[in-house]
Amino acid sequence: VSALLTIGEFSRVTHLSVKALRHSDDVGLLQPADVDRSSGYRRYASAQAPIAHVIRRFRDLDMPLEQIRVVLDAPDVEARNQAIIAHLERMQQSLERTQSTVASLRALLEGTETTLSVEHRSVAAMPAIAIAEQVDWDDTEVWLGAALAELHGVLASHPDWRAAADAALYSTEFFAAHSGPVVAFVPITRQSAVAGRVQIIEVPAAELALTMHEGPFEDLDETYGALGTFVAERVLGAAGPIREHYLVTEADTDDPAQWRTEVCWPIRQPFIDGGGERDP
Amino acid sequence: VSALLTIGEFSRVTHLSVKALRHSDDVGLLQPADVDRSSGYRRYASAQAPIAHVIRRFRDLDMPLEQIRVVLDAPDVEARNQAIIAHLERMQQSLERTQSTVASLRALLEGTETTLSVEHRSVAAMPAIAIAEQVDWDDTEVWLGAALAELHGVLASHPDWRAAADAALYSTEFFAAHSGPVVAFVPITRQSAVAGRVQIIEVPAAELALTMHEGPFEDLDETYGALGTFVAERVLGAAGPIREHYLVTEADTDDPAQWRTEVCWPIRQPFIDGGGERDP
DNA sequence: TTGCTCCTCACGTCACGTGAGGTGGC
DNA sequence: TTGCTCCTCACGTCACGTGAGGTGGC
Repeated sequence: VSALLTIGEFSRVTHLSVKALRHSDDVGLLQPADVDRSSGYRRYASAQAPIAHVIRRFRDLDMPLEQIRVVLDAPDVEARNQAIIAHLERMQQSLERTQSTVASLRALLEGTETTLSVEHRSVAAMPAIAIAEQVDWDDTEVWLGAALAELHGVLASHPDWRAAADAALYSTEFFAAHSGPVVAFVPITRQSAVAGRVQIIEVPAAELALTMHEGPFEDLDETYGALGTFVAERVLGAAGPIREHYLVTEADTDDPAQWRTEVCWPIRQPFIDGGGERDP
Repeated sequence: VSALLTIGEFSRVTHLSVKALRHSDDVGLLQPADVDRSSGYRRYASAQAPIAHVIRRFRDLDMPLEQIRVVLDAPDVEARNQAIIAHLERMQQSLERTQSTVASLRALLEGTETTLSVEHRSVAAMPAIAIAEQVDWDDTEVWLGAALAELHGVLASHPDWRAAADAALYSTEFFAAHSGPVVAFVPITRQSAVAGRVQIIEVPAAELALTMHEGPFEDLDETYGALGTFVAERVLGAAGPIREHYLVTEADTDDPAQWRTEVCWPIRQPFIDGGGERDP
């Protein structure tokens, strides 16, 4: 015999606020067992309390209501557990990011001064196999990993067709709007059969100011800051995408401190190679 | 020689989006070195990049812009480090809550059936020293700890004046709106001198349905669910605040599984003591 | 019968994202 | 000169919280 409770009683039984309960009703996540036709009064069955307790815990974990609905509507225990595990994994990743951000922040505030060495490089146009897409900022690392893996698949049977390291072009729009065109590419020595997302492009010639980034991608902003400042102070800036060359990556070592990425800024004209001071 | 950059260039140098930079300008967190009178064009100094990098890391840690401003405006390194450490501690606590929420969620989904044993208790009015205030839901644990500590201070020199365990009254409004009157109190055997927030009250008489909650406060909703359902199914509900008696607390043991809290639901009339089935 | 509970709008929060519509600079 | 960049509104997002103004139930 499941009793009917007013919204106020149900809030005491579930520890959800009346406003939160009404909102869950509005979006269809947790609807009262009965609603009075004339007064609009909501009546909850006491048997609904366990569902509300589960909702409360997921909300404490910042799971969006929409996704809680997916979990609760899961057709079987397997699907439900899948959805829960997926959320817990995302939380775990966000936790790891948090920890490395804290480390990165500490380093930044301690302010070790580093010498920046910038090289000029004049690159000719080159053929490449490539995947070009609109990419959102927060998806970039995952997208790039998948795109490069797909390109590696094309070269799997002809490793000698590779002409240079993995690389990518990032449009100015991508930085300005945190969403925009990105091109992942691998330079090649000869034509190869391609299909699906993969296409053959010619990466345009460019004059580039280039420096080496040492460490995780998360800290790339500091290298961009140093290189961009170097270019701006010499009034060398030119239009065009920024290039990154992935020389040492996760595929080579698990220690992000060992990773090496060349960052290439488009410039108008050559300059005498040299060093500058990096800001603290 | 600090160069001036357009907002687009500055977004590449800082890895902050143009929209985010304009927002930081609007709220006064990071204002461009110069703004063109006629066109409104923002110009950032390259020397502002390191500040933007710090802002980006704090935002990655979900620090509110207002608090980032406090950190950046800190008059000295001491004050700045204080603010940073305070934020990291809050993050640490939120992390611990997350982990216990995950454990609690697992237990809930595994659904161990428990027998609920409910006792009837008729309590007479009793004098108590008390602190009564409007309390927000998320502040409750901290507020209660501080309030009870203050009450303990009053009894410090006369421990024999205590008549029963620490307790609190929670108004229905507190549950409905997640903010409302809460009374922390300690029953006493004789009058004592009080000052400040502490007052002497008479806790009213009541008929109560009572059960023991075993474990951390976070899981109180399940005990509330079982007890509230028990009361509702027997149509015993009465108006009035809910009482909690803190029998075994953090002061006694560090293991939250050992904590014991009596939860007391106001009812209209006595009933025969007995047990009910707790929902899975 | 009184006052407490419940109802539905309408608007605010926070840190931006998403257009619309228009101008400026190389 | 063209098109890319920049500008300012105005509105949307998400999960509610905060009133306002009014009705229902014990």
